[in-house]
Amino acid sequence: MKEKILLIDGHSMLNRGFYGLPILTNSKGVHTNAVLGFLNIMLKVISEEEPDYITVAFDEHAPTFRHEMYEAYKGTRHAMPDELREQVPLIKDVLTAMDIEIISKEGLEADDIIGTISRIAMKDGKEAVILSGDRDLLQLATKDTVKIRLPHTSKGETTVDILYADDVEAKYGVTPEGIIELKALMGDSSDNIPGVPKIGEKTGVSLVQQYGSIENLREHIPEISKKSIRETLEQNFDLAVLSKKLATIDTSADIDFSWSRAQKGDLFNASAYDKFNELELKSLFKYFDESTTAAAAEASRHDFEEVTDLGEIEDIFAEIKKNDRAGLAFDEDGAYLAMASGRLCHIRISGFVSPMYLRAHLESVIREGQGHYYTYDIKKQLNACSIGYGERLRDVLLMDYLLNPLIDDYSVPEEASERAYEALKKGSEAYERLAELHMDKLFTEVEMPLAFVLFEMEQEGIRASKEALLEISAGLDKDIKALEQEIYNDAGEEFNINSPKQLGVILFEKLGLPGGKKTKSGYSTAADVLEKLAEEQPIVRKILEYRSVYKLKNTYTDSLADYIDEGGRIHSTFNQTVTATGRLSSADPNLQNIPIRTERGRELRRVFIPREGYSFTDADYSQIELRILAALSGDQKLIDAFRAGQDIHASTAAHVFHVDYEDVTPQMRRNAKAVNFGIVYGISSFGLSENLSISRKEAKDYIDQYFETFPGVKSYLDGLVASAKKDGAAVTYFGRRRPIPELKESNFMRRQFGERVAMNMPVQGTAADIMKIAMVRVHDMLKEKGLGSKLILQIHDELLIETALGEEEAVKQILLEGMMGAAALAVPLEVDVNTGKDFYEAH
DNA sequence: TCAATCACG
DNA sequence: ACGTACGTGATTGAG
Repeated sequence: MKEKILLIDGHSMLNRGFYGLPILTNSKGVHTNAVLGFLNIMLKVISEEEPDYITVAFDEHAPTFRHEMYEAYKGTRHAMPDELREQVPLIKDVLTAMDIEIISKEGLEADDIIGTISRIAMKDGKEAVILSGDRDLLQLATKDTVKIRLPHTSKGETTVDILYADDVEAKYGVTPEGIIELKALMGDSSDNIPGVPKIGEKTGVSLVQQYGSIENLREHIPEISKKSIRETLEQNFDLAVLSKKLATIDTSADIDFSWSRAQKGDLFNASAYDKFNELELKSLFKYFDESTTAAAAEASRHDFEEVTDLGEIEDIFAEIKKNDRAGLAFDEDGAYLAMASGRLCHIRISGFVSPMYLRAHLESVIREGQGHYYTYDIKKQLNACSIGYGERLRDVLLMDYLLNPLIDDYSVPEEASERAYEALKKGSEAYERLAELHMDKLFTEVEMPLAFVLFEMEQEGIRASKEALLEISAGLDKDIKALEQEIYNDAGEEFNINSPKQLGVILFEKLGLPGGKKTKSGYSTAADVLEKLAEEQPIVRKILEYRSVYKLKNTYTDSLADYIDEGGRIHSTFNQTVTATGRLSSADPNLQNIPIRTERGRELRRVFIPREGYSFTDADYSQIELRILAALSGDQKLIDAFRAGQDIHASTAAHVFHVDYEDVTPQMRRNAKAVNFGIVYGISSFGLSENLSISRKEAKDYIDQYFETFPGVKSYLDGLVASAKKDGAAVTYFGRRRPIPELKESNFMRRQFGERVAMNMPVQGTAADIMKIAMVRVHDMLKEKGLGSKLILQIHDELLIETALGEEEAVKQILLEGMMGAAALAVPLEVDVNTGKDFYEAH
């Protein structure tokens, strides 16, 4: 069998990876989507082709001869997005680590390098496989020694087509040589080849089929029957000649190629592993065999000295307090200390070194130590050893989150020893960066103490009645079964109502309802679509009812019952590093989305009850986001409306629709409310029109009216977009940042999204900041006053406290003071407080 | 694992 | 011409 070389068009594949995958950054904020896309396709082709040699060709950054000709002609130059540009050196590093030959040469394009090597391969009796996303390369295909592999995505799946000369002809209607002629005529915008105006693929192919080369075509122009084609060829033939020069790949370029350097080596070696690890390309680890990964893990493990002597332990704690920084970690077995001095110690829990002993010493370190003590995900470690908050403590996970809240997985080391080591290693640099971005205060005064508050809330949990839940569940189950039968009856057959696909077929095909078509994979059966059909069709109303009851049972009653522990309580997790805006999130179970909007759902709140001897006190901010909008924009009319204590939606309606406040109708108020939401979400006339089921024009009129009424809001929002574009990030009043890479993208829709985010994040994020500040204040006040009442839930603008009987008034005052006093803005923060014997009553 | 749906702010 | 409201998490069906 002949030997085989794989030739890869570097920039083309990087480009493909970049636009094929969503923007992806690792925990350091480095973009890696193009690198990952490149590697995925390359590895797929390598496993299919099993080449003996591999070479990747890159264009040089300096303008090449062929492009110069065209750019001189057109006076333009294609800009590469920064997110892609920064990945060019990365992929080169990765390829080098994988021992893959890279060739580039000034004045040459990757095409020319590939073309030349493919011909060297033919001469030396070897096969060549060319991998590129660029159809230009098709001209290099031969009958059986040079084939082109062209990646191709359809229906979300990437396949890599195989094209020999015959396949090119079958697929494109012209031979590989004809591809050059075709490009000369039709051009290629992605490759900056102009072509002849008015000649597209169809005309081009038929001309090439009929006349072969453009030189031959030139002789026969007068024979062409179609007048417009004849004329454009006559007038623009110089373009065809230029285009042909641009499209022709040089197959005898002067390059430095050697078979021995191109030889494929061990792609998945230790240095490749290190490189993947550095870039956090974890999905590629599967290619490495265990010995490589084990060796890498071993190399990064550090020797922590086991300390057992009590006197020595005391010395170590004295020493760490004098260190200017150290990493701390602890688990059920004990504590790991990584000191800046280089000393690594493990103190195991045993005998006199009890959990209590350890806790006291660790607390003393983070409160009285002279340095700064870095941890990695402190909240999780508190489960093993519940130390209290200390001011000298800095958590690296929380810092990483503030530095880039968009990351999905912050790759916290698994092992405690590694956590201590990594925390020390990364901690001070992360803090410096935080200070540069003016988030040190937000971090130290809000996020750090909040982690301890959240831990306590999680520990505390909320009491729920299993009996009540099961009783509700049984009732719901009865309804589900009944609705199910009625629906089958109406439909004339049994089907899975929960399958949008099957439901779509029943409603829009079998019953022939007017289907608004939506979604990628067929009809939309979303509630807003069905709602419009429900008037006429009883089955639709029943389906909506079925869905809501089904959801209530499966998502709420049944699953919540499973979360109740032996103590009768549910312990949710409050995530502090998940949202892009700075909000918390709640999971396992999510207690931030317990039903309230429908009465039947709301009833479910009765199962959440305080423990014996306690009641619930609930407090929520009134219109906090709109107040923030008023305060930050400085719009006088909006500020005045709040200061006057008016119903803000009604007041907005009065201004926008030019009626007296007293004359605002419910319909007007509803519309104004939707406009207010729209403003906070980053207004678009389309979004508003969808929401209100009105025309785009009407929606636009509302928005125009709004901005005319509140010009301060308009200029504030414009300013937010402008500054986000300048800084690449949106920022809250308290300095929290959200990078918005979408603002720099070329895709219009994504950029538009970026602008909406730029308008929304500072408002939603400032509200989140204020609530976090309030939580720390409320928590501390409860503690200071020595009360037995405990904060147990946060639902974005709402706090729930389990209040000891007799402490109701004190708790109410603490909530009011803690929440209203969390920030002093140009608009007062208003808080509503309620008490009740269950969650339903309290809110 | 992803898309669709729907619960909340 | 593009094809949209901001932020979450859980469940389900289907590949």
